Amino acid sequence: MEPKVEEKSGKKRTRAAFSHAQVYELERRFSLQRYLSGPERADLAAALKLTETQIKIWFQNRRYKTKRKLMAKQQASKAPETPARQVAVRVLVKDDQRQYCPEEVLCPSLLSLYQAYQYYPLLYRIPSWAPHI
Amino acid sequence: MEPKVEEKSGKKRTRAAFSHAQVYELERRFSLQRYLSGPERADLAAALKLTETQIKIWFQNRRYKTKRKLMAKQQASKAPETPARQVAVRVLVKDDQRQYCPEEVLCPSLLSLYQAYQYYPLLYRIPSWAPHI
DNA sequence: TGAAGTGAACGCCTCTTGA
DNA sequence: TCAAGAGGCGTTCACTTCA
Repeated sequence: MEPKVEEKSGKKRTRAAFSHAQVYELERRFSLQRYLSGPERADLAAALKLTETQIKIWFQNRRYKTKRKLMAKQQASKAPETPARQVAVRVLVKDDQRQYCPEEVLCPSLLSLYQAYQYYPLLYRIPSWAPHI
Repeated sequence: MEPKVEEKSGKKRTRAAFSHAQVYELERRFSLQRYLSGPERADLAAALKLTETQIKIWFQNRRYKTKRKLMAKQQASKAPETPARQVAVRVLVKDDQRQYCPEEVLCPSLLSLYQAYQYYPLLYRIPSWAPHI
């Protein structure tokens, strides 16, 4: 990506529907990897005649979509015995605070941790870890 | 804000130091209000000859800086009983494929994830973790 | 001169919107 | 419907300081 210094005055909002072929390729890539590195993104952008930003946003939206779907599913299956997760998170918070997450001192909730680390997909996996607190 | 559709080829990241006057005004405004509305931001941008994005980012960074300072202070006054440790990425990775991230099955190795994405500092901590597996 | 500090830029996540 | 807007969070890296 580049430094975006210029902002145009055109307050237009254009929704550029992607072509079938573009979406197909995007989906194919997404099925292989949920995240793209810079170079990968650049290549894909060139190949699909889209901007890197568009690629980035597409993957971002795609991840979010997947996640929401997943959450909805969980919600539906409603296992009411889910307490383990908070526990696991606590550990992360505790161990971590002096390094990366002192913020948690202020808001030691699962939600806040999730938000603070939202962009570490690895954390999504915490839930099934718990026993070792 | 505007759609940033154009991406140039210049892969440089430029840091545009703001002038004293600009920073002074930014700080003055910040002391009055930590957040700017859209119109306020637009006005300020025009007045300071900066882009709205620059204003937005400046305020964002300024808020975060304040917050970090606060957290550091809190941290300092805290009993240093917790030897911050690199957290259980291994376990996290290993366990959860079934609950939240079924698609992770397709994205198997830790290494590939690391290579694909250098933005997850948590991965750096893997080595020093070990105790509870 | 190189380690520490600074801060704009960047990417990610979340939620929302409008063509 | 879904790409894009917008704001928050945390990290990166170009650049400056200073011992």
